[in-house]
Amino acid sequence: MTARRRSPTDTELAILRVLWAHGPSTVREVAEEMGREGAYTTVLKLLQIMTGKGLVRRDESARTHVYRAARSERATQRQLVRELADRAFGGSAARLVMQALAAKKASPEELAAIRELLAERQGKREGA
Amino acid sequence: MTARRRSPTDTELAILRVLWAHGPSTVREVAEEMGREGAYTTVLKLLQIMTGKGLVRRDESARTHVYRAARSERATQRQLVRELADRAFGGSAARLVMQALAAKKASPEELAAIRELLAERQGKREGA
DNA sequence: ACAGGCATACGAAATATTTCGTAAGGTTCG
DNA sequence: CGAACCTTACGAAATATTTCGTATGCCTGT
Repeated sequence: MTARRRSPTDTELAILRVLWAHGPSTVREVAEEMGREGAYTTVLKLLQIMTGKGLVRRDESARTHVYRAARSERATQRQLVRELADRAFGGSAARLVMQALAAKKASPEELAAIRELLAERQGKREGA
Repeated sequence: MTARRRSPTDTELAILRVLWAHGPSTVREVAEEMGREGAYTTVLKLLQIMTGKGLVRRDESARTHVYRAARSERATQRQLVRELADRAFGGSAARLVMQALAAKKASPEELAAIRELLAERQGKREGA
């Protein structure tokens, strides 16, 4: 039995966000970007742990190591959504979507984009 | 300064799901429903902690206490969605929605319901 | 009354996550 | 070279979460 894949924790996700936004980065860059320059070794330790968990990859060819996210932002987002759907919406992404639409305002442009996406999906099914 | 409101943990959410589905319940009922009858005192302890956190309310009028969720399923779902949007989607519920639609299949009926909801929302804004 | 069953309370271990201090060693520059 | 500075590594404390054992007492049936 393989260990169940756990999603990144809050702090890990905060680090991944920096790596996704900035591309491969050193410990110092990540710490600065997070506004935690005083906690340098904390960020270092977290990156080491994340390397062990396979959440990030490390380039050790230079003395100052460079880290990058192991999985894409999109793939991670999908995993998080799936997990939330399972944990709190009986596995139904559709119900999650409806709560999401209720929970936060979206701009008309965003709503239009969503409707378009839906039209495509629904069209595919009906047309098949 | 008030402590930041933390969302329920995994286990707490599992208990809340039982309470939402079954209504006010005793420890034994919750434990049975979760298939953890052998872990009776674990469930009890969790419910006690959750009472302390304000996640559940306890009716102590009978010897066997009865617990119920303090917040509605819907309100909790909204909070979880908002949190996920903030943690992983730059605060954008719309982007979360799009990933959700990509992450799990929805039935044509569900898709139709979502489109209807969207039409309402968009209509409201445009019509105002 | 008393035995057995069942309930709550709660301390403490087990586990997971986050933070920090310190050690060890490389690099740069005067 | 040697001082100042930078890096990684890593142990261990601090915190949070989950699990379990045990103490204590109420209630029921005989």
